Amino acid sequence: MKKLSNKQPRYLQLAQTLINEIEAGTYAIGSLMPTEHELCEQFGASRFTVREAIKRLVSMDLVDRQPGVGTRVKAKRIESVYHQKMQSINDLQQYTKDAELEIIKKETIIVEKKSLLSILDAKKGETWLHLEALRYTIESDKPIGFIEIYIHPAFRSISGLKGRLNVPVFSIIEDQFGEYISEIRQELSAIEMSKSVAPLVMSEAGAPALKICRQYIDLRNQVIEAAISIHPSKRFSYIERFKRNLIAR
Amino acid sequence: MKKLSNKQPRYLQLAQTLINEIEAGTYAIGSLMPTEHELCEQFGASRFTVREAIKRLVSMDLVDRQPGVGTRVKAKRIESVYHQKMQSINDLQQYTKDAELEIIKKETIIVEKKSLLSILDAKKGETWLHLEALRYTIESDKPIGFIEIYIHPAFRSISGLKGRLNVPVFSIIEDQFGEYISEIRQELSAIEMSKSVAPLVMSEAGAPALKICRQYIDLRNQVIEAAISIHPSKRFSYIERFKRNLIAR
DNA sequence: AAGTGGTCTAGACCACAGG
DNA sequence: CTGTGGTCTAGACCACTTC
Repeated sequence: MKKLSNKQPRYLQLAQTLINEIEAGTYAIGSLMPTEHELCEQFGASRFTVREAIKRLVSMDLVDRQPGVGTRVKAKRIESVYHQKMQSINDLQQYTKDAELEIIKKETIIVEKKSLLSILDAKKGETWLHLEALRYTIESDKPIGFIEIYIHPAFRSISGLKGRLNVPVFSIIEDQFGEYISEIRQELSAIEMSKSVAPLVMSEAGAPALKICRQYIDLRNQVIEAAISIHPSKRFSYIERFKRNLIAR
Repeated sequence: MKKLSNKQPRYLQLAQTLINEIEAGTYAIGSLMPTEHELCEQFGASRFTVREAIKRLVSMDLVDRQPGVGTRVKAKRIESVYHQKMQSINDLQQYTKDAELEIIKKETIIVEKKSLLSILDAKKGETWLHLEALRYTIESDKPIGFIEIYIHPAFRSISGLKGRLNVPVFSIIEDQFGEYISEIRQELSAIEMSKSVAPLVMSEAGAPALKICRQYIDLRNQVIEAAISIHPSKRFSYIERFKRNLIAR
């Protein structure tokens, strides 16, 4: 019973069989697959083997499982799942180890502007902490970016935000308040350097710049920090890698 | 023996214990952790439970496992692992379903320019297929981007690249040649719209634009396709979400 | 009450790394 | 050769959903 086939473990063969069946439409989308017990019987395998196989389907987003209910087919085809992994949070702000954030302004503001309200997911009149900062690296004398940071009212008493920092602001929030960031959203776009920002980063108004707008979101799905950074075109680029999720392992 | 604590399953408690110990330096980086058998004894748990716990450490990149050797500590602190998942490949080129690629030029070229050689990871003199295309969406009458695509000599006989496409070029390569993309690298930066590209996308030279340079890499680590796209500033932005890898489940 | 998936036990055999 | 992690079995109890 062990070596029906070459080298692949039993649960991978079984996973592939189930994938094929789902693709072939044996189990309709939205319907329940056979239960673990049934699969054990059908394939003459133990529950361990069957569960290892189904785990693969789950990680490929082909099925959903629910205790007391069963295994429901979500999708028919294997959607290619690439993923990007960051070795550390600093990868996000790629100017890594040798980069520093210099705070140049710190104040509380009452948010009113519509565009800001939507970024912060806030209601008119909330009082957020607002920082302005410049990002420096060791190599370059000019700053590589100008950054505006907004911090949720609940954390506006945060301390330690002054002078030069070499840790991300949101990790300071995590440390001081025991908050936990569960998600980051970001949007990258090209803009013209504005008149007000240009002199701060020693660039010229109208020159192209990369704008990155980030939202830091906690477990309760609240924006607890947002950052808008503006990078002169030749001083900064954003690099990332995606690896495809292979079925084996 | 079952309910020593509240609700968390035993393997998660055990995982947390091991994480704490690694952080505290109980097991030095590079050294071997106790074997599964030892951990079973230490914690009075079965191998299943111990293995489930260690799986968590592996997925957090804290340890490496090697059959016949053991479990080796890789890192001391929990490097925050965020990851971005794409439901489909089309997420990468976010102009999803309703976007089309119009091929406007197709030719073979001999690569010579240094900048191109490094993007393609090619040697001087190789003959690649070169495409020029425009990206359209339904909503906008103007194109949202101009794209140059380079395809590795091995696949330059590819067919079907003409007119308007609504599938990514690299998936056509995968289909026709049985190749498999395992990794995608991309770099985003802001540039000035050049004189040659501006009229193609109905924009103006000197205006800010988002440049995305992508490399599609196969299992043997070869670049099999590269694409450079240029998007006028207000017509396109690049959005992504990262979720933190939580320990529980 | 019956059945589901989630957790857990106590065994087993295997391929492989190391002395 | 011994010991490791990888795979696999045949059981078990639980919380939960569904009827």
